[in-house]
Amino acid sequence: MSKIFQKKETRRSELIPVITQAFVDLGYNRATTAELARRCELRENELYRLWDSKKSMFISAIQCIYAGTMSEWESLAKSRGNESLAEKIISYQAANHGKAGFFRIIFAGLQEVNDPEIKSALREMYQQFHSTFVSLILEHHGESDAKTADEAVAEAKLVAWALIGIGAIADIDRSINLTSATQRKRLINGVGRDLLEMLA
Amino acid sequence: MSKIFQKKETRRSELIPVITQAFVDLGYNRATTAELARRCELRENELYRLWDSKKSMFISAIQCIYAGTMSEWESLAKSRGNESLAEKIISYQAANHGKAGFFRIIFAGLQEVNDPEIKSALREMYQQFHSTFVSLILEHHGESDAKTADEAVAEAKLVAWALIGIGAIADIDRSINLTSATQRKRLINGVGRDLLEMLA
DNA sequence: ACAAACTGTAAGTGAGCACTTACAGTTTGG
DNA sequence: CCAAACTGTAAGTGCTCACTTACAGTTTGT
Repeated sequence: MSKIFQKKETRRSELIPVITQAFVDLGYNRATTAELARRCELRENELYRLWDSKKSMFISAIQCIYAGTMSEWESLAKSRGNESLAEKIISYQAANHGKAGFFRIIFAGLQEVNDPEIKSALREMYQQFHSTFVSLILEHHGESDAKTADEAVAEAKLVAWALIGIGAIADIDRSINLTSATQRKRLINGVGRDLLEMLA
Repeated sequence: MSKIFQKKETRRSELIPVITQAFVDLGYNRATTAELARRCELRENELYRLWDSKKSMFISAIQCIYAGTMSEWESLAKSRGNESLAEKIISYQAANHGKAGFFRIIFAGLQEVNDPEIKSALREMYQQFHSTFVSLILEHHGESDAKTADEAVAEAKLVAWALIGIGAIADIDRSINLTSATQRKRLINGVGRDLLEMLA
């Protein structure tokens, strides 16, 4: 009994990355259940034996994106180099912009469906992501600073949102080929680093 | 004959704001033709006598958003105050974030439909918007500067994208109630102004 | 070995959607 | 004053989508 259940979980965890990529590529509506099944190389009803609705597949995808990004950052933290982790992440994002599809899935979740469950899943992910970023920014600046801790935190919060905004626009840029890959890289690296230093 | 055609144009221009608002509120798919007709207080086939497809309604909406934003900015330019226009716009956006729905329609156009015509309409709008912003930033800094004109333009372009990114994240923030209106205001006003000064 | 649980394949179902047709009533130009 | 063009109302069409059912073949625990 428990073995069967485990097997189900195993299958789910094998398929989640495929499903996530489909949502990232296509958004919510265009990622039809038929297309998801095709990419997973099985039939629609087999998907429905693992998830009870498309919505729950999407929520799994949101969690997958979050977990994936976090584990990438953790391995960056272990990598050597005398930069702070925040700097490493900015460089990494500049080099791999949009790979994770972080923002595209947000847009999909926000605009295409108007579901309270999905909104709160997104909100939770975004807030965790943001607060991680805030810690990274504070860490980057070290303990000793002219201003009080409270002020520093408040400023870091704004900077964190701004950095997320840069990521968002870089993603938009990429998906409509607005500028070029090099310019996008300069945007993230240049403005991103300036923002990081900007605790005026 | 020409009078009839004019009348049709008049009706279109009366309805476009309504349709635009529907796309801003709901995105592309959730703004069904039935819903558009309902908001316009007429029947679906009457809409189809004015536009030949939902897609062309959407493209009209994109142009409506662009034109509306531009005319708002023009009236800001005429308003008094010793700030630069760029500063006025930032203050204005901070006060009325998301009203125009600039970003939401972008997301809708990008994710929900994958149509070359829509993508190029969006690209065009975005590029015009961006280049207007670049001029504003350069204007804000005045002619005399330590660096060459080319360098200044290159930096201004990055800053313009960054400002657009801030707007995007403020819009996301608002639509999932991530933080608060005051914090959003501080984000745009605070980081926006810092970015404006940031031609390192 | 055998029943219970799982997996694969195929075919549907009902709802919602963009878009159309038919037709009666109204306006308009000559 | 009448024909041509326009407006309003209602009903439909064909398609796609999320989700389901039916059923035959395969594992699995005991």
